Amino acid sequence: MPSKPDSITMDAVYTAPGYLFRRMQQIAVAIFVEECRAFDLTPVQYAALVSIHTHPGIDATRLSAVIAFDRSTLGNVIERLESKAFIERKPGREDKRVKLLYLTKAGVATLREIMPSVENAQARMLQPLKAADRKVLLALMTQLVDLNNEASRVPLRAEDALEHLGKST
Amino acid sequence: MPSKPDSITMDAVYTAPGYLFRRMQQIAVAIFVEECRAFDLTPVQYAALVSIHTHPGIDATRLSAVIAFDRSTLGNVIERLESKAFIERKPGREDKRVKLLYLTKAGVATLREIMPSVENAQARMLQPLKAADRKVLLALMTQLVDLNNEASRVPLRAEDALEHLGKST
DNA sequence: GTCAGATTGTAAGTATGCTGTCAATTAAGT
DNA sequence: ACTTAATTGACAGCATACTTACAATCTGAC
Repeated sequence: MPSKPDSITMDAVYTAPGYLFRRMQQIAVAIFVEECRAFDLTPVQYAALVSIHTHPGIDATRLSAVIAFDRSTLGNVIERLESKAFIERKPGREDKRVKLLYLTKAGVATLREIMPSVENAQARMLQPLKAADRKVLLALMTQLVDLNNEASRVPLRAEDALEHLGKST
Repeated sequence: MPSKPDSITMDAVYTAPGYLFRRMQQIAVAIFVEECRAFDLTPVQYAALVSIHTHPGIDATRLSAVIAFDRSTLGNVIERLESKAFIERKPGREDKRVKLLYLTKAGVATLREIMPSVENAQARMLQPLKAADRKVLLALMTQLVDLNNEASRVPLRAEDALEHLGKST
C-alpha cells in the first residue's frame, strides 16, 4: 500500500496486473513473430485472415466487432492484407457503402500453411508453466476477458458476424 | 486440433493464449486511461515516471532495461514526458553520450496525485474475478512473465538500474 | 597512443491501437 | 416524400512497439 511517493518502489510497477498483461502481450507477439517469420503475417493479420475465412463476405465494421479490433486500425490491416494479395475487397450490391472481404487462393493456402507454426507459438507462450497451471491460467484469462468485455473500447460482438447473411429475414 | 483450414473456426482465435493476452492488454489500457484521464498520463508514461523517481539520474538505456521497454519507443516517451515538464534531461559529466533523467517538482506532484487512481485501475482490471482467483491469476502471470523473460525482445534487467551508481567500483 | 568495436541517443520506417472528423449512403420517423 | 439518424469506410493525429541505421562517444586490445 504505497500511497506516498516517498515510499514508491518498482513494485508499484512490477506487481501491477496491467504491467504483467503488457509484458506478456509483448512476449506473446515476439514468440508469434519468431515462429511465423517465414509467412509475413502478424498476429493481428492472422486473426483477421481466420475471421474472413470463417465469415466470407463479411465487411470491415462487422469484422472489427468479431475480433474486437478498432475499426480504424482494422482499415490499415485490411489494406496490408490486400496489398499482399491474401484477401480481396468487393463492393456490396445491396449496400453501396460496404466492401465485402474474401480470402484469395493465396490467402487460403497461407492460412493452411501457417497453422502449425501458430500452434507452436501458442504452445510456447505457456510452456514454462506446469500443465495444470496452463489450464488454470487459460480458464481465468478467458473468464476475465469475457467479464471485462464491456470495459474494452471495442467490445467483442461475435454474433455480429452473422448479420451479413439473411439480412432480409 | 484444427489442422486443415476447412475445419478452422473462430476458436482458433478466441481460445489462443496470444489473443487473450492481447485482449486483456487492451482492456487494461482502457481501464487505466479512464481512471486516470484527469492526469494526462498513459500507462507507459506512468511506469517511466515511477522508475525515474525510484532511480534518479538513470539514463534512457538503463531505464529501458528496468521496465522492459524498447529503447527507441522509450525515446519518444521521454520526449513527451519532458515536453509535459514532468522530467528533466541533464547531460552526463563522465559520459558525454548519456542524458540523465530526473523528475521535476511537477512530476513528483503528479506521481503522488495519480497514485490512488492507478490503484483503482489496477483493482478494476481483476475485479470481475473472485478474490482467490485474482491471487492465482496474478501469481501465474508473474511466474509466466518471469520464465518467459528471455523470449521478450527487451528482457527485463532490473539490476541494470544500479549501474549508474558506483560505476567506478 | 591508436584503432576496432561497443554503447548511447536519435531517426526513419512499419505495424498496431486509439481519438477524432468527414463524405457518402442508408434507415427511420413523420 | 423529406428531413433526420445512424452507419460505413476513409483520413488525420497521437501513442506505443519494433527494426534497422547512424553519428558521437567511449572502451579495450594491442
